[in-house]
Amino acid sequence: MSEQDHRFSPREVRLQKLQHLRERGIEPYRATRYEVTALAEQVVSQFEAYEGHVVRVAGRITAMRRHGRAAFIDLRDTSGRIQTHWREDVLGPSTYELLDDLDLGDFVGVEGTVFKTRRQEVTVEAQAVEVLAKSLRDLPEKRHGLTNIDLRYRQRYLDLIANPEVRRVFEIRAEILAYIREFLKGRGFMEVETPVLQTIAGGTEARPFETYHNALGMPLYLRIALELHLKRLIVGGIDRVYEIGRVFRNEGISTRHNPEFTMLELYQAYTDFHGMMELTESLLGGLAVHLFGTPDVPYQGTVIHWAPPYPRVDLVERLFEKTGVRWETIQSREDAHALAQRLGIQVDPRFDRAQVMDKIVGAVVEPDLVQPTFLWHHPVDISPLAKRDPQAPHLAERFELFVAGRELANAFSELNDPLDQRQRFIEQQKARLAGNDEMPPLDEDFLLALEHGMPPTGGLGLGIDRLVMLMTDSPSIRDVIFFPTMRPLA
RNA sequence: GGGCCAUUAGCUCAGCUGGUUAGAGCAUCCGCCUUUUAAGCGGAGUGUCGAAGGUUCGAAUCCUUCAUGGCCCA
Repeated sequence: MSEQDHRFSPREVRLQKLQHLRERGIEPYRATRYEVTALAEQVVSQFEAYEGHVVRVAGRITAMRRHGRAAFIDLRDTSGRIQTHWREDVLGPSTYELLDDLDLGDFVGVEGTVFKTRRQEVTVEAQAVEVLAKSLRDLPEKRHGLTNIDLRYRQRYLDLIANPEVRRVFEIRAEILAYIREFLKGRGFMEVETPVLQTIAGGTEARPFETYHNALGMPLYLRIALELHLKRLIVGGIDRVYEIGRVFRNEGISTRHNPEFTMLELYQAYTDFHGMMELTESLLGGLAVHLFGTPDVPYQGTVIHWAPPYPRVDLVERLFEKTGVRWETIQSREDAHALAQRLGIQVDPRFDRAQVMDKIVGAVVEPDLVQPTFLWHHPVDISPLAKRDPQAPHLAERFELFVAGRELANAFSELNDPLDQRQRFIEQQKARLAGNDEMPPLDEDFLLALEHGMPPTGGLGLGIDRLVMLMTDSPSIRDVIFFPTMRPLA
C-alpha cells in the first residue's frame, strides 16, 4: 500500500486488497463451505466445556485491534460475538499478514483453542484461518450504529448488522406467526392459500392495485382482503379455515400503513361473533404469556393488559354517551356532515353518510380504547358482510378489537343470507356510482357460492403487522416489515 | 393534498446572526506496538455542504423552486 492510498475511495482500497489476496494465491470467493463446530454464543456461555479444546468458528469481522505481531479479531455469527486472537508466532508470518488485506465486514473461519484473556474474555487462539468472503463496502460506524431512518429501511441488512435490537423485533414476529399457527391447529383449523390475483378485489372497501394478464387479455387486481375466498371454502365444507397472507391496498403510506401488509383471516362454522370474541381473547392473552411470561406488555409508555376477558363496548351506546346523538337519527349524508361540523371533526366534503359516521366514531370513541376492548354492535350500513342482530335489525353482529386506540381485529357473524347479501352489494354499487371509489364491484361469483348454502359462521380478521407493533413496542409499521415500500432513489 | 423539520466525509454529527483554506469522533491510509476490547501512540487525506436558480464584493449559511425522507394533519 502506498502513501497515495488516500486518493482512493474505500471501495477502491478494498478492491486493491482483494487483488493483493489473489496475487498471494488466496481466492476470497472460492470457499464453498466451512465446517463450524461451535457458535460464538455457545463458546462464550459454555466456556468451561470448551476451555482448552479446539473449535472452528466463522463469521463477519466486526472489530480488529492490532498490536503489532498479535491482534484481537472479533467475529460475529448468527448467535453473537466472539473474540479471536491471532499471533504471528502461532500462525506464521505469511498467514498473519493476511490481516493487511482484511477489513471490517469480511468473513473468515478461525480454528483454534479456547482460552480466557487476562481481562477474562473468552477467546479463540487462532491456529488456522481461512478467508471465506471479502466485503467491498464499509459497514456503518459502530458507536452510533445506523440511524438514518431512510437508509435503515432501504438497506435493512445494514440496519441488522449495526442495530442488533432490530433483529429481536423480527424474531418476535416469527414467534407470533408460529404461535398463531400452533394455536389454530390446536383448535382444528386448516391453513390454506387463496388467490392474490383476483378479477374482483372485494371483502372490504379499499382501492386495489391493478395489473393486467396478457394471455387472458384482462385486468386483474391484487387482493385487498382474504374474506370472500375463505367463505367459499366454508361453503365447500372446510368448517375451520384460515389464511395468513399479504394483502394490498392502494392507499397512502404512514407510520400505520404500508401498501402491502399481512392479515390473518379465519372462519369457523357453527359459531358467531361471540365465539370469535372468545377465540380472540384466548389467542392474544395466550400469545402475550407465551412471548413474555406475562400478559402485561408495555407499548409506548402504557402497559397493555392482554389477559382476557376484554370489555365489550356497544358502539351506538358509546356514541350516544359521547355526543348525545343516536346513530339511527342520522339518516342522511347532510345530517352526518352537520354532526361532524358540530363536533368539530374535519371530514372530506365528498364523504357519504357511512364514511362520515366512521370518521366520527374514529374521533370520539376509538381513542379512549387503550386497553383491549371489543367495540361491537356496528350499524348494518357500514357492515355489508355481517349478520343482523335479530333484536335490532339495523345493527350487525360485529365487533372490532381496539388496542392503544387502534383497530387490531374485525369480526362478525358472517352474513349467509344470499338475498340480503345481494341487496347489500347493490347498496354498495349505489355508493360506487355516487363516487365512492373504494366500493368493490358486485361479486356475482361469491353470491353464487352463497346461494349454494353457507352454514352459520363466525369470521375474524386480524392485522399481523399491528399486532407485532404492539408486542414489540414499535411506533411505526416500518419497524416490523423488513422491506417497507419506499420510493426508489433516482 | 396541507403544515413543520431534515439533507454537510464511508458512518454519526458540529458549523448556519453571510466573511480567510468547511471541522470532530469512528472508519480509511502510513508508522510503532504480542492479552486488547470505544485498545493505545505518532502522522495523512477525507467533501459536487441533496439539486437547480437567485440575492451579494462574497453563500454550507439568506431567498425561490425541485428532489428525497421524517413527524403531524387530511
